[in-house]
Amino acid sequence: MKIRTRFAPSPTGYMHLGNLRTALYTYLWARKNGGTFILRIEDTDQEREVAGAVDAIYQSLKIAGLSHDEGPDVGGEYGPYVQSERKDMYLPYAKQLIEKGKAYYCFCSRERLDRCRAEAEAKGETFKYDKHCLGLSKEEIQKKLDAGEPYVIRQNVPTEGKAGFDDVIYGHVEVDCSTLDDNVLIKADGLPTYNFANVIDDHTMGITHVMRGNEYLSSAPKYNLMYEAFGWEPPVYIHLTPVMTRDVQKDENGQPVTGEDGQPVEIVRKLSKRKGDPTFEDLLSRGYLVEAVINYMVLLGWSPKGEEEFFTLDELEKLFDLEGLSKSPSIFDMQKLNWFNAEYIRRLTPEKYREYAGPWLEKVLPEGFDLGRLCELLQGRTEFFGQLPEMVAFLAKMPDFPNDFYVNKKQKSTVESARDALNSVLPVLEGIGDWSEENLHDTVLDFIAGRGMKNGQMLWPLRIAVSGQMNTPGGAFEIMYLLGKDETLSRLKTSMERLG
RNA sequence: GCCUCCAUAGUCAAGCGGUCAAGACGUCGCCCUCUCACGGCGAAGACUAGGGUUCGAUUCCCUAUGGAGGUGCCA
Repeated sequence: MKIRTRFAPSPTGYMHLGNLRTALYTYLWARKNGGTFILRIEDTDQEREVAGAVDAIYQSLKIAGLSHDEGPDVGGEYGPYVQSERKDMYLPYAKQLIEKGKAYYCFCSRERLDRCRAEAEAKGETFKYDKHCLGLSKEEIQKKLDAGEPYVIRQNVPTEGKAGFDDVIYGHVEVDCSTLDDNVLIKADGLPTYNFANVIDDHTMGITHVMRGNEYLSSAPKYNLMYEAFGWEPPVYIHLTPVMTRDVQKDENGQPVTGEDGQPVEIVRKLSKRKGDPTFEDLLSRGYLVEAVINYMVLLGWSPKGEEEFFTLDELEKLFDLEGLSKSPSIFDMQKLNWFNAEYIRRLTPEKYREYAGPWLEKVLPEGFDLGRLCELLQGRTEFFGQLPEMVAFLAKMPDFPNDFYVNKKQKSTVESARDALNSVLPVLEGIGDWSEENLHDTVLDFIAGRGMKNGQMLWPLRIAVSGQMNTPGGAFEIMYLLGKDETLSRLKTSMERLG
């Protein structure tokens, strides 16, 4: 049997990382088996429509390299692939269910439902629809229908017995039907709910493996009841854990909640754009590499067989398996992503690095810098490109700095020794004609050797004096070279004046 | 509250009845070094608790605890 998987996001306008990971796993499983990867847009909630959101999904999938074989934009034999365009397909199926006694019309008003919900809550019970409309006679129903009364169609879940399903990761999951509510299948606006649409669409699109977030774990038994009612074979279910983050708990006003000990209450919650967590797009715009993000995300919730942890998409398409999928939620770790990204950046060719870094550097540096050399210095120190402007800001403008920067015990540098060192080296630098890095290096080292100094005693203060920073991407020679002779000497003199 | 699922270091995780309980990120120390970073070497750090089952439990079962998800005419 040919495997068909689907990624079915609702169009929110961005791709959050949990979704990206779901898409990735779904894609990989299809590719691994030579199957078909389908994109379906779940847009049945008209109140939540976001303009341009569907295009954003195409974009993100494309950038991520997860190409779909069927979908709204590429077509396919099982279309349409947008749920709102399949609007008319659902009602007939719902009517089939009604004929089988597995669903029924419901004319209850929202007010009545709200009231029931409130009552249940007051009694500390879980709200369940009371099947009020199940008792309506055929004639009553027809009368209301003819009169144009608004209605929904509800699933008729048995009041006793068990319902369950099998999941590749979780095994057999079973619940008492008595705990299940009669969900709405068709809404008053005629559109299906997710609860119904996923069943109809997955079946009619021939989906063999359903991979989705595990927020559906508790409703899956109800879906299986429908598959049974239709006499359809349910798909293989693979419920994926959510991607979490650690945060402090906030109240309605966004203020941190403190516990009895006065400390902020730590919670683990799902990654959420609204709460400030990065989306896939955010990461890219901060200068993360697609490959690195993919590599990190695939390992968050899945582990390969061997020890290797660097993978290209191509490799993953062969390697990915279901056994490695994890059962418990995993926390998104920015530090490890940073490490992956830095690692991928280091492996870039110098040309590629320059291509990525260029725009970030040009934003803050005036013309005339040797960007090629600068990039060489930066490549091994870049975690993500967005940090570059800050890293090189000192090259564009000399920062203010306190004189105690000169003090370094290990280099045997003090304010006094720094003053001496700088005074002595200034004429040497002034006399240099060939301001190349190599010549700077040789000349100054010769001079240091001649004076019998320790390298650090000269080089430490020199680097501070021209950079104004304790830490710099590169040493004194590299920085002086990059700044050029005029700027170096001018910075040096200013720093010396401040040293007195 | 009720229902479902989950539980190995700060994080990702291997393990699937007998292991000195992998590996990676992070942390710390040392080396390299004019700083940072890279690189090299090394260290600390975990089976939530209590009961069973078993010759033997991290591994199987139960209970508790903790966490997550569900409890929408959202998906």
